[in-house]
Amino acid sequence: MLDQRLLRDNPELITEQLGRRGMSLNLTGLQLVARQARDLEERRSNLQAEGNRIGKEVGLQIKAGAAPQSTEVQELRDQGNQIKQQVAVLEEEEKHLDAKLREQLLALPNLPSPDAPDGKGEEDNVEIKRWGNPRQASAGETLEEHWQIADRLGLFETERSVRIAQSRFITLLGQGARLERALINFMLDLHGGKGYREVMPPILVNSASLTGSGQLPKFAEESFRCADDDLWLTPTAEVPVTSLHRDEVIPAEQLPLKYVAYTPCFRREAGSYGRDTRGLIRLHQFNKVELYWFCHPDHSAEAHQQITADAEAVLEALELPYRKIELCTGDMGFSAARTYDLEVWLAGAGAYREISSCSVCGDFQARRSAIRCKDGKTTQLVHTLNGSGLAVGRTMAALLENGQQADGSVQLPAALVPYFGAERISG
RNA sequence: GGAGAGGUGGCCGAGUGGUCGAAGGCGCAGCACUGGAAAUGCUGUAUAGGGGCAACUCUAUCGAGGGUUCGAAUCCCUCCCUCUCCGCCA
Repeated sequence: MLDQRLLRDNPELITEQLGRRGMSLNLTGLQLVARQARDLEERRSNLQAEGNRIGKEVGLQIKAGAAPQSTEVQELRDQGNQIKQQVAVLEEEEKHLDAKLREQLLALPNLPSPDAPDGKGEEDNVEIKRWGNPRQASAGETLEEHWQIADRLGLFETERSVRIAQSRFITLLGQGARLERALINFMLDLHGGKGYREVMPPILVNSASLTGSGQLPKFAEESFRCADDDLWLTPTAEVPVTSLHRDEVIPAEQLPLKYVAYTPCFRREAGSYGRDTRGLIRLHQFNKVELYWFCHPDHSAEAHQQITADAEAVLEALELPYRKIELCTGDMGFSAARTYDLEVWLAGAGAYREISSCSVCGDFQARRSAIRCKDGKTTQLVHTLNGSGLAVGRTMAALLENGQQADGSVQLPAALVPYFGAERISG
């Protein structure tokens, strides 16, 4: 959420910066609402002050010996009642305006960082670097896609998963299930060794949590909801981990707080019909290991470089070629101020696919979630950062495609062997 | 699911209608004392919003929302949450 004061003092900055996201908005209406709300607050609190004064006066007079039923006291009572009525009217108006203001502010995305490159969409993203040697098919060789390999080796079950749930769900089996588990453990250990505290949060989250991290109110149709309760299946660990410290004031010397969370993630993937229908790339339920920082506002820029480097380290440890791109303003997510995406090479598909997204959100989520830090006397909003470290299913897809051998088996990177218990997967 | 207890400041804990944003204690910070420290003493120490250059000041907040009253932490109603016991259960 954006600062209301910014709306009052410098609305041009908001229009200008959200313009970089491709939004054209007219804030004059909202500005008017903000100003009216403030005027109303002033009038109301002045009236209340007067009411408080009268209330005290009644107490004093009675204490001083005035008869409670005397006309003087009764007159004060009448005045008090009058003020009460006026306050009630103003309060109702104010409540209405505040709700309107909040509703509209909650629907506005974060301002992009000055460092984020301008652009309209995916095509304007900026490639920062490439790592590793993408495997290409040599002459006469055909590289399979991961779902073909998995099918051949019996790593997961697609059609029976529809029986259990519906399409876009998958059942991992045998070595496939074991590999998924090995990857989760490997990633958690790797990050845990770098100062991340492991957290296993609830994966049903309430709507306040979704609002706090930015998924609500705008993206309700992207999440699964439990109709009988105020609970949703979390679309990413970012949601529960943000709310881990909701409404808290964190002593500044404890920052940064770095968490690594493994959770299943659930997304409706509305509007992606027909895309990535096979395999592990786009599922309603997938596993993800998420990195999350709460940090001092002065240090979020370095933190962003670090959290991204920590995600890259997983790819490098797994010997998976990738490229790092910076998202342009038109392609960034709702809560992000600046985002790096990591795209892993899929040898069978012959393409880079997103496997991690590392964002700095500034104080956007912290304001929605009321997470502050206290540094001596000053209390201010923290900055939050999140990054996938990594999406587990897509990691498996990359390992299968990049490690496939002529004999049909899959060679695994050395780092994974202690976790998986074998150097290769074969039928 | 059944029965009971309870939600007050960073923490403990008093407060059952009136200058209560809230005693007291702990903790923390500053100062004094000390060669230094401990102990001691004094002072200060919530959050949000509005106004003011500032000192400061106004409003709200004692789980949440509503009600009674000139006035509510205190009385009434509804809801939420926590704890204990019983039942059930991975």
